[in-house]
Amino acid sequence: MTCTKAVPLYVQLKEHVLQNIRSGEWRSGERVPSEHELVRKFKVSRMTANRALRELMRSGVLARIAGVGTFVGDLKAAAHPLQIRNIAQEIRDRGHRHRALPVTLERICPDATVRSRLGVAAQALHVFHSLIVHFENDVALQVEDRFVNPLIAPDYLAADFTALTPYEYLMEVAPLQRVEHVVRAVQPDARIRGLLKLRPREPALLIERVTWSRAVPASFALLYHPGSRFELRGGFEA
Amino acid sequence: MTCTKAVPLYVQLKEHVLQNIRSGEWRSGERVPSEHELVRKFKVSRMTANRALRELMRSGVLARIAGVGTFVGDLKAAAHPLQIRNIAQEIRDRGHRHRALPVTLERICPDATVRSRLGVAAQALHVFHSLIVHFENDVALQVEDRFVNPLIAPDYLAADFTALTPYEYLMEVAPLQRVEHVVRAVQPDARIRGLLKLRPREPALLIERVTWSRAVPASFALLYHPGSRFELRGGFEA
DNA sequence: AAGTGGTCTAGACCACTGC
DNA sequence: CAGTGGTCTAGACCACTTT
Repeated sequence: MTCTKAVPLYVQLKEHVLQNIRSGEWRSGERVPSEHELVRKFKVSRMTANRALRELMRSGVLARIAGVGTFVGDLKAAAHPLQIRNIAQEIRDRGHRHRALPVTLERICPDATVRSRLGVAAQALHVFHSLIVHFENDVALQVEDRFVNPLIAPDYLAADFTALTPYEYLMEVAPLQRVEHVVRAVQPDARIRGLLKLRPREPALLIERVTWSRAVPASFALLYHPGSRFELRGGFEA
Repeated sequence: MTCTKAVPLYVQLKEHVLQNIRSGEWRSGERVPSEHELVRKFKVSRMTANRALRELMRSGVLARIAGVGTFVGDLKAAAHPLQIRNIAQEIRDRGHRHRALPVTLERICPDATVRSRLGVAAQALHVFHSLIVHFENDVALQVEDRFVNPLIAPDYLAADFTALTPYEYLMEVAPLQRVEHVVRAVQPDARIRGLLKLRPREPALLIERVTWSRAVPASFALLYHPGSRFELRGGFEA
């Protein structure tokens, strides 16, 4: 029994295939059920089965050959190349000291950009806004400019962000269901440059991240990192 | 022979939309015809129109809002780090023209950095080196500075990289088994800046990528992208 | 001949937005 | 309310590969 989700059938089919691949049941190069087999087994129309397999092919999970069949692709979809990280945990994992400096914690009227990212309608009067600098051994490593949907975290302004990162706080009050991020190289404005103590021409790595909870955007964050002291790592195994 | 392939209807619809965007007829943010309008105009079924618009949305060309309409998206170049797709395919999926300009193709003695990334011992006398500029509609989008293990691709220097990207070439000669990448924001040197036509203070997004084949590092690539025209997108669902 | 994927149709119901 | 996109069905024809 699912909680009033109404998950589309083709998504359920994709999940079924992914589960069998993740569990190791279907290995790389092996054949997966044909469209007709999925139709019989799950009582769906062929168009629905076709869409599920076609989208998994476009994602690189499956390979299809007309007249032959559908096969598990070379790269197992196990790893996320850009992982969701908690900056504080990241720093502590390196054996270093993390410190958070809250600069701003307020309720604001969102501009058009924030509204569109959070998917809040124009009648939404306010969202929460926090700006926090994260230090690794007293060297600034991240400026976290975050906007939070008050429907998801109504008590956000009362939290103590010297003890808990916004990420940790949000993970407690709302289950994380979906993440989208965009990574760019930018020259930030003077304020961010000052907080990060950037050298004159030093660029910043900007991660824009939207997290979703219960099918609703919960938070929109702009994460600025000094180009000379920060990198994102990722990888895949076949 | 010029393949007299029957172009699928949904591909024709995608081309029609892309043509109108390319020509400037439909600008960023403007509304495009609804599915029903396409059905009437082109005498196709709604599923066919739906597929065309849906795939263009997945490529980032269009943005759709249920109950409102379909709109031309931001034309910023985006890559999906989840799939290791090559730059040429990314560009073609956006309906744009890809062109590769090989600048350098040579055999070199690797320096310490390249040796360590490729895991070749000091006695390795040489590796292959290529430097290629990739253009999207004649605008430079990537400088690909690549070092290749000659044990994996002994005929690398003989390939025609105006017709095939190094990625595509390597995928043919060696099965991809593992990928590692590091993403950074940098101020590249004058040579790279010139090739990418970067503005004075514009930073670059650098992806360092090592690919492995048969438990051996096959290739080490430095991929430079203009900060103002390129972004990495990613995400996952729980 | 049987099975596969690639494409396409002509309907349908739903939730949502704007008027 | 009419319009939009999101999903789904139960058929269909085709080109192709394998047996």
